[in-house]
Amino acid sequence: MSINILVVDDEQSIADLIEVYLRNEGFTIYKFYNGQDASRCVESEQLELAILDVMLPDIDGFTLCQKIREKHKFPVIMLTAKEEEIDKITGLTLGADDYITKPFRPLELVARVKAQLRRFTKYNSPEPKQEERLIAFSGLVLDMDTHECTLNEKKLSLTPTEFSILWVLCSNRGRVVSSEELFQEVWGDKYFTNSNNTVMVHIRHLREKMHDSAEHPKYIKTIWGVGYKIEK
Amino acid sequence: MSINILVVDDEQSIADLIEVYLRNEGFTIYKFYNGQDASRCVESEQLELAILDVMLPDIDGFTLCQKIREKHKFPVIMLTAKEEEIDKITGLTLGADDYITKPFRPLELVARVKAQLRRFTKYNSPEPKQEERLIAFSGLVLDMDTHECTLNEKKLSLTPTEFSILWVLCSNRGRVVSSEELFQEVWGDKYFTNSNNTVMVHIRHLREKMHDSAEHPKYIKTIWGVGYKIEK
DNA sequence: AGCCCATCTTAATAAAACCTTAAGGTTTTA
DNA sequence: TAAAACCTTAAGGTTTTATTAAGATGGGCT
Repeated sequence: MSINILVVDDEQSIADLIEVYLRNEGFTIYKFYNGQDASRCVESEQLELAILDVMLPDIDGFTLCQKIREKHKFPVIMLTAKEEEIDKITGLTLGADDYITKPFRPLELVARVKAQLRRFTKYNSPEPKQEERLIAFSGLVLDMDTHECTLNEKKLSLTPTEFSILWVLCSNRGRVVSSEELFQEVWGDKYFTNSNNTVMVHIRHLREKMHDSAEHPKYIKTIWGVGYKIEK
Repeated sequence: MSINILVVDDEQSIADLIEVYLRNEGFTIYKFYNGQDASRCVESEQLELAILDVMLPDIDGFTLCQKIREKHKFPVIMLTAKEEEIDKITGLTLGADDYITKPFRPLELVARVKAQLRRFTKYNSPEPKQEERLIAFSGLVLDMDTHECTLNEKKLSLTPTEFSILWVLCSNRGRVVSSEELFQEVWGDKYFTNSNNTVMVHIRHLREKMHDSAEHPKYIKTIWGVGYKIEK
């Protein structure tokens, strides 16, 4: 399924901003302007991460954070205005995993969210690798650990090969990847007999599952004579 | 190999303070009390990071920041007084990487500087500079990675051969390239059969896509008896 | 083991996109 | 004015990619 993130901030503009940016990365957002509603959401939904403002009209962020910690292990990121610096230590020791002061760059927030998700999923898998294990951008989410893929919050069931190909394309998003390169990356084979046809067939299947087409590609584009490409 | 940091603040005491602390960490500091001098420094020196005050007597920090972003990727940290908070978002979206309000604790500044440098070098270290993969000059942009070509912000869709020819012409811009040379570079063939006609046809197509003409060439000029040339 | 199922590969064919050729026209040079 | 160099055009050939379906593989299950 998709990756669910809770966002709580009484400043609507900020909550909305966060929502836009994270949704753009393909995450599913549960957004609330107060602690009560958020608290209810924590119990009803299966969450992967929470972003909490410290200052809330009803319940404050710390309390909410503690409440989450009683039952869940997913990462919590706290938001705070600069002036509240004093409380930093308190917040962190109360179980928050990261801490962002306002104002923040949206992209930095996105980066931190991904970092936490990475860290969290890594926690549950014994693989001690440093490389990226989660790719999320423009509605696409690829999770190396669970081998799951989500497109616009809808799960795609991909075969291993399909997943690998999409992974390679996505981790090189914005640049053309040739069939040869794809073949090497996915099959690890240098001596590929003339049958990069295989790659093509898998691309075809991928496009099908993504409701994409070769003529009017929304995701996987063909660059004639060069290779395939996914836009940033 | 020292790490060069630009510091700009019209309040001399602050600039000096920053200098002391950062120098103490082993950084090399380029310190200025106005935007003009700083601007000049950006062009002449190889910088790793910049700390800019928002309020400067001549050029303001945001403008300077933008100017840096046009040509450089190193991190920029903005300094501002509390009262100027309103502009925060503006400043952040204009490309700054971090934001510190005055008054600040020097050690926090040092920490942030290090954080930015870490982030920056981390992003840049895995990909060491290779050969040119992007050519951009006078309205023309050729990107080898995306295989895209843009002319005056309008995308041209070129075939592989056309792209190659234009690439060769552009990477030799300012100098005449003969058909033979073009043929060798693009086709990699030494024994090119009697007619460079093929090259000519491709040039023709290129000119067409560039809305160029042989009679009044804006881009690809014919140097009679020698070859083709693109102006710098 | 033997069968089923999902997946992968191969192969054959179709459809694009692209490249080359050649023929005739135009401009430049001597 | 003729020869040489260049330009234009379009048809036919080639290469690359897409599609499809059938055969191969291999793991899981009875």
